[in-house]
Amino acid sequence: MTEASTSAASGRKAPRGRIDKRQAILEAAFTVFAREGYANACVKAIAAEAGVAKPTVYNHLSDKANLFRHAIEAASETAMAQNLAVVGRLTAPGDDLRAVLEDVGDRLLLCYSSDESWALRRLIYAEATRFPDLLDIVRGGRTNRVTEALADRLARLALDGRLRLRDPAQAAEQFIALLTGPMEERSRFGTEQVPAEDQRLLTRAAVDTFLQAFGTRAAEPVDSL
Amino acid sequence: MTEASTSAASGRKAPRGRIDKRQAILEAAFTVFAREGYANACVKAIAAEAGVAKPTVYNHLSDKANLFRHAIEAASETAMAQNLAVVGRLTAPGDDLRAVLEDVGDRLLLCYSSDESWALRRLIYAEATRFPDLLDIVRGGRTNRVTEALADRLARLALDGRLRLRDPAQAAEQFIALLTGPMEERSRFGTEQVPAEDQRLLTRAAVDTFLQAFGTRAAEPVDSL
Amino acid sequence: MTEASTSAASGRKAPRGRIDKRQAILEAAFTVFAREGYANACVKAIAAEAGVAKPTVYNHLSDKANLFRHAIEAASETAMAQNLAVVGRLTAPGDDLRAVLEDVGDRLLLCYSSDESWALRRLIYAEATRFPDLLDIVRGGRTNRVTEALADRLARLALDGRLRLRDPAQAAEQFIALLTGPMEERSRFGTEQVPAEDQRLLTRAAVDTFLQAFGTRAAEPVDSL
Amino acid sequence: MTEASTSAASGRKAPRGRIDKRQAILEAAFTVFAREGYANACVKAIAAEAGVAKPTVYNHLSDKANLFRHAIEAASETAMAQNLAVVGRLTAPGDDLRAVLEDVGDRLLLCYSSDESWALRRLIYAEATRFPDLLDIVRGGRTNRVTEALADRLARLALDGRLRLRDPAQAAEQFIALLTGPMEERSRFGTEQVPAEDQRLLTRAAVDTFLQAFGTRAAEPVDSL
DNA sequence: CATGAATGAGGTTTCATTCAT
DNA sequence: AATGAATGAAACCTCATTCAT
Repeated sequence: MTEASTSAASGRKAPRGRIDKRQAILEAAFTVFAREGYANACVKAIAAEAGVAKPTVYNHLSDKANLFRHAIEAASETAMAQNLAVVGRLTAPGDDLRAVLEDVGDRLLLCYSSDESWALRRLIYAEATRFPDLLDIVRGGRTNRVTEALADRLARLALDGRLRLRDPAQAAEQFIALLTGPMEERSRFGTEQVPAEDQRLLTRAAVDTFLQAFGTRAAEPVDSL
Repeated sequence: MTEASTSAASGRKAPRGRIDKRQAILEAAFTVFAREGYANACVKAIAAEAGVAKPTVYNHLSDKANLFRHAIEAASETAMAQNLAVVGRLTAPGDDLRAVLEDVGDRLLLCYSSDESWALRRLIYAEATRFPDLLDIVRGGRTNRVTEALADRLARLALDGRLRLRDPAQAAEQFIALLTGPMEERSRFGTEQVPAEDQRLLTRAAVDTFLQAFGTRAAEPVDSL
Repeated sequence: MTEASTSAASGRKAPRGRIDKRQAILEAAFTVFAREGYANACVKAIAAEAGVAKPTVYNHLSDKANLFRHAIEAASETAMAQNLAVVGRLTAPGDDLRAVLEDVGDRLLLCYSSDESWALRRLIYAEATRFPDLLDIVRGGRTNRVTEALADRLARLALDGRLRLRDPAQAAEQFIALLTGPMEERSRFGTEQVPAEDQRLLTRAAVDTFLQAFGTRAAEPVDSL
Repeated sequence: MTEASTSAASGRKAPRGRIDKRQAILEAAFTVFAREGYANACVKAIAAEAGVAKPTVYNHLSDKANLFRHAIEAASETAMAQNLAVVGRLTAPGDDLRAVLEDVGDRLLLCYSSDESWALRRLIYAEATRFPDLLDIVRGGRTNRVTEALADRLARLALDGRLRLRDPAQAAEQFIALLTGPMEERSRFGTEQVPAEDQRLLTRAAVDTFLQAFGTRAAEPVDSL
């Protein structure tokens, strides 16, 4: 709605201030919502965190609900971009499919277990019934964009004969489930840090299982049992 | 854990009513917390739902926080019992391991996707940072009792040569992850009902993958690829 | 609507407190609304005036709007009762109709120009568009009860041959108009006190005109012209 | 509604635009104040209605209070001019005094019951205590200019022997009271429209009574009683 | 023990008003 | 002269919690 061009072309800085302030408010909002939860967070605290007066918050984002929505949206976009970038790495594996999967798995898990990511999950879970539209925003559409992207890559690997699977979407879902499911318990819902070493092991286990289910050659876990 | 003894000693009428009332309050509390979230729920609404006066709630459970804790605890116990009962069915598979796994999977998924179960998950997620002790209560200890029980069963199956796995706990984690992970998206965080048919398919897919990874004979998916 | 009997019969004073508090709140509300106007008045001030805490006001009368309505209603009832009592005096005039009319006129004007009455008028006027139902409450129904009562009395006087009029309702309206109309200017909308002497003169003038229009014998203004 | 004329008519830019803008603001202010009441009206809405920015309003009229005063003043002048014009018609009645009085009465009632006039009355009533000086502004001085003008005309009619009255000011007051008093109830304080036919009847009744009280010949209501 | 009534604290939101441009 | 943006103050209302009954 605003004009990024104005400030880009001319050197004027008026709109910059506007944009910066809105950005600051959204970031502050996410911080506070993440810390306190939606209902507990108070706009006053958000304003303070953003370094502006309360009415300024209401000027930029009409409602507490709206503020929440936009803060979630902004945070989601960042997270989504990171996830998609990671999935983008799953490509043309020279030779070592397992290594590539582990690389991608590790990085996905890293994204997944960042504080922001957990905060996002907690907020979405908490407010799923009161903000049902947020689900689509966070997932990037009616279907999870990350899963979709992953499914695309898996499909190509299947075409190349590197994987053996009928339903790439399902395989993608399962890969992510194997990867992230166990983290929920380990991190106590993101409440405690999981040592990097443990995360690595979880990834390896997930990739093991995934490859045993969908891999074409049993080149892997040499030492399995 | 509660004072069953009190009523046992004295014979008259009172304590039954006491216990019933406490029970009613806890159930009402869970209902309201599930509907509104912790911060949004107000004690007045809980008292109304339970059909008692507000101070009565405070008489039985000192705090809003305490009320929450106990309501969650009660709901957890019910859910836990159901889950454990289901896992208990995974035993001495006459011959068809796949069938038994699917049966258990279907039932677990059914528990998992009940309204109460989702409400519980949402509340736990939402308040994980503010009520960290609830995690242990819900999980039944520092380690998830359901996963543990499942691991026990898987271990015995491995001993019987029906499964090929090194780490039963990990396999149990992964089985549950394969089963429940995809449900999160499908049900939109428990917000929408997933058709029974789809749930069946998810179970089948999970069991497929699980057996391909950990099964000993390829008795299954005849039509796979 | 409330139980006056409870407190009357038994000596218990519980309900008394309730009633007294509600009454106190309504009176305080009228005082503050009269002083500040509806929009300007703040519930905090009303609570302070009533000597209770703010939530107590909300406990007894749910809304600011509701509070307003009931405060106006209570004040109206008082005023209405006084007016009707005055009109009730206009009866069976032994011989001096003029004297009786002047007596009634003086007393009506006295009611009309009390502080409460003016406050009521100002509030009704001010909020007529936002609280259209208040008009009926204040007037005592779709038609003004005071005018009606007056019309009844005038009709009987007409039947007795003491007045000559076709439409008693119209005559009543006009009597009141002649009486109160000029007061609006004189008192500057109730803002300033009109000397009792002047009020007397206004009444006399109104009765003069009324009797010249509707009187049967010209017993009156001997010195007219 | 906006100022197409500004730049078109006058050649350069300055004074025309200023005046027009001020005028637009005052009109917008009256519109909004009339709709919302003084305390409820917000300057933002007025600015929007006038099509200018909020600070512009403050540039032209320093305060909300000042804005109110000037808006009321402007509206009053219009209304006053209309009223005076109507009273001006009450002159040198060729022969039919009743017809002239009815004509004037009808027209006065028409002015009196216009939306603007009622809005003005409501605002004056509502804010009489907080803006006592407005009373003089609206009335056109310490004494009501319309009543005065009417009194002048009545005095001349009395001199001409067409009316029989001692105190023209009082007669004027009473004429207006008879005319407008009943309208208050009928229109529910200007809240509902009174049919033109009914207004006509009210005028006739007022003139009847007035002439019976102050007329010299009983030429009128042939059918009276 | 259960309850009606009361309250202190705090939350969201709006508004009149002022800078800096 | 006109405006977009910002703010201090304050209003309505709700809630968790406690007395007296």
